[in-house]
Amino acid sequence: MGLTKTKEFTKTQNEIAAMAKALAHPARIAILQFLAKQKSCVCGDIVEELPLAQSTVSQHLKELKSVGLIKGEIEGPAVCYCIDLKALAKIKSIFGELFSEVEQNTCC
Amino acid sequence: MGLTKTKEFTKTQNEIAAMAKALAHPARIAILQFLAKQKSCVCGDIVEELPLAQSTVSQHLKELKSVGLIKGEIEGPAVCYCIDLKALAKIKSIFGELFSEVEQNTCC
DNA sequence: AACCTTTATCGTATTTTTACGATTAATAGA
DNA sequence: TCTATTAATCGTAAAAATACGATAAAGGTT
Repeated sequence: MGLTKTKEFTKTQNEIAAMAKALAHPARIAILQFLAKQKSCVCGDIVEELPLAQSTVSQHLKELKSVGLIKGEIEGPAVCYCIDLKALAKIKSIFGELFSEVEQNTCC
Repeated sequence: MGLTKTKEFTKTQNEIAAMAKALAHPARIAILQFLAKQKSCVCGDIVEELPLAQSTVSQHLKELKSVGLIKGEIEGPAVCYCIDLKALAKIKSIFGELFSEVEQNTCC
């Protein structure tokens, strides 16, 4: 993101931005959509689905995990990634709040 | 964003990611919130409100404009920036669709 | 134990983002 | 016209994001 003056903004503003950042790459959108529609959620299957190297997919998974959107469970040698529905609900409400706030547009 | 393999993903995935990227900085969230609650929407007032240099704010405004979230109208020597409610509605529906899609989580 | 499979991490190159000061452009007013 | 105000753009430095190959780690299997 380059240098960002995080401390100069409110907690909420930073939180919304962090959530948005997690969604700010097509590969991560693709991962979420794949996890939603697929019964399998093994990391290897995600790697096969995406046009990216294994290490790159792993990085994207890490970012989604960092905001809590997905969680990984170790299953033998593999890892099963799942969407965290609680985190999803939180994101939904955070964005919903922002959108309805912005909708009360009084200027112009 | 670094190098991104845009062409390898669907149009929708890229579109969602682009919208999210526009929201992926606290300064841009602050701008939207300011425009929502303030009667004034003159660029200079936004610059005063934010802890950033004028040129930096101008860059953030440009990014918000690039996804259509705001539009600028020249008023004499100043520019009045306003939220585009139509674009906002589109973003709302795009994110809403994604969230409800992801909510149908079948795995795990 | 030796080996294979699977995933995370490391190192690194490239590109993009963020930020600022300086300059330019455009409009209003004296 | 000259000047002041306002905002966009340019140039640039620093930091973060993206991507990949190589390596490490962790768990099964033979």
